Amino acid sequence: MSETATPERLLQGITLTDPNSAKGRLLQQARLLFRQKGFEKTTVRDIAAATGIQSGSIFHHFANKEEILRCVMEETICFSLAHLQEQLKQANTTEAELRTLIGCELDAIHSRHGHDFTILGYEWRSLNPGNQARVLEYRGVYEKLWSKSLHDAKAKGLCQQEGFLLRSFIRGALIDTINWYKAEGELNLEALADEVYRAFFR
Amino acid sequence: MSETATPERLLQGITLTDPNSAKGRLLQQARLLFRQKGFEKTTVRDIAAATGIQSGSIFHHFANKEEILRCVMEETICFSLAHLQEQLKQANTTEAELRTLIGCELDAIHSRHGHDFTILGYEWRSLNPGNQARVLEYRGVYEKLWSKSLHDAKAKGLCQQEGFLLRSFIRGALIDTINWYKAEGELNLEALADEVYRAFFR
DNA sequence: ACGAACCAAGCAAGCGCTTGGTTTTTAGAT
DNA sequence: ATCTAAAAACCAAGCGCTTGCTTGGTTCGT
Repeated sequence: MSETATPERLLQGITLTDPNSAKGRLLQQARLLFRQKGFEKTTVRDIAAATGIQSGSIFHHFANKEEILRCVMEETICFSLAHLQEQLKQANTTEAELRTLIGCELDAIHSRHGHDFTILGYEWRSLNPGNQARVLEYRGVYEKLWSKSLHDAKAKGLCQQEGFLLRSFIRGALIDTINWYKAEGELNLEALADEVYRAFFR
Repeated sequence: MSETATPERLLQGITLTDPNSAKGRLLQQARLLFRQKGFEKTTVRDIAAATGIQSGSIFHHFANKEEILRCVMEETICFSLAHLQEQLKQANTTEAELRTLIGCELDAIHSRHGHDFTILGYEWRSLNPGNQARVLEYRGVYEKLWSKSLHDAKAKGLCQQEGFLLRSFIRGALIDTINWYKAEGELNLEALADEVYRAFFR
């Protein structure tokens, strides 16, 4: 992961860490634990036990605990970005693009495809500045897709505000759904995406 | 605090822990540290050093570290709630009420009056269920003020969605400002509140 | 046979919290 | 006002435990 996935390469469709490899399994378990308990409260012993190896063996694959978090974050963005780009191909109006952007972000936040955007927000503080910068690189590519569509939306009169501000509001509204939205209720994720669209556009 | 501030008493104007007392100073320093580094990464030794006492002496005032967090959270809600109720007295239209709700919440999030709403979101996981329930009681009073105004707003046609959903979106948009809004920029907090209002109403 | 993957054991540091004793503050009786 | 004794506040030291991570040696795949 750390060596293979740059923003540029990602755009060419390079895949993530093999989930059958030891490293891939570690990352998967780490991701689940980070979401459940948070990075700080998850110990390397927790991750090792969930994967079925000794805690010390982790450091054959990762230099330190923080690197695990960074890899989880990078995989999360890369996966979500690739998925979003795929979905956007089928959207041929600005309205459809916006709806796709919202829907995909909700999918990512609620880990519909395994990965979980929430970690990106919650555990940011646990990354040192160098690692923050690395992850930000990936986020930049992702955010460009939003700003393009939001620019079009304003030109079309679908919203009043400029892109950055509106994007910030929408991101907050979406991320925070993790704190209240329950999949068991009458509102499914698609309907929620519709409601978000309705709150911010037209 | 733990004994004196119930939601009911709060509504009668009971004040917070004396900031000149040892307990009050501890809570103040704890609050600052929790915001800077997060609850998990803040040690009781950090709090003690910032207050100017020995780490062991903390436990004369609090049963354990988690109780410090609970008190900080309760004080934050109580203070913000009292301030909001004060400001709402001067709002005599639904529009003004909404603008006041938004403005006060932004003040709370960006700790304009010392307290900091963000802790309530970020550190929720560090509270055991019992303490979560206690803090939720306070939050319930606060949220009622929102739901009343949002109900009126829908009746007036200022928004399309029902209260709970819209409140959730707005809360997310507001909370997330902590991750991008910088006071040094050209946009001050009042202007930001105006923009939030514009994004969600009319 | 050679490197990658892993184990068993444990180290050094830091953690929340306890303990036994000392100082400071408070309050009632004179 | 002054004395006195209880209560509150605090300190110095450190216990027991967990943490991230290291080390030296073993197993496994090719």
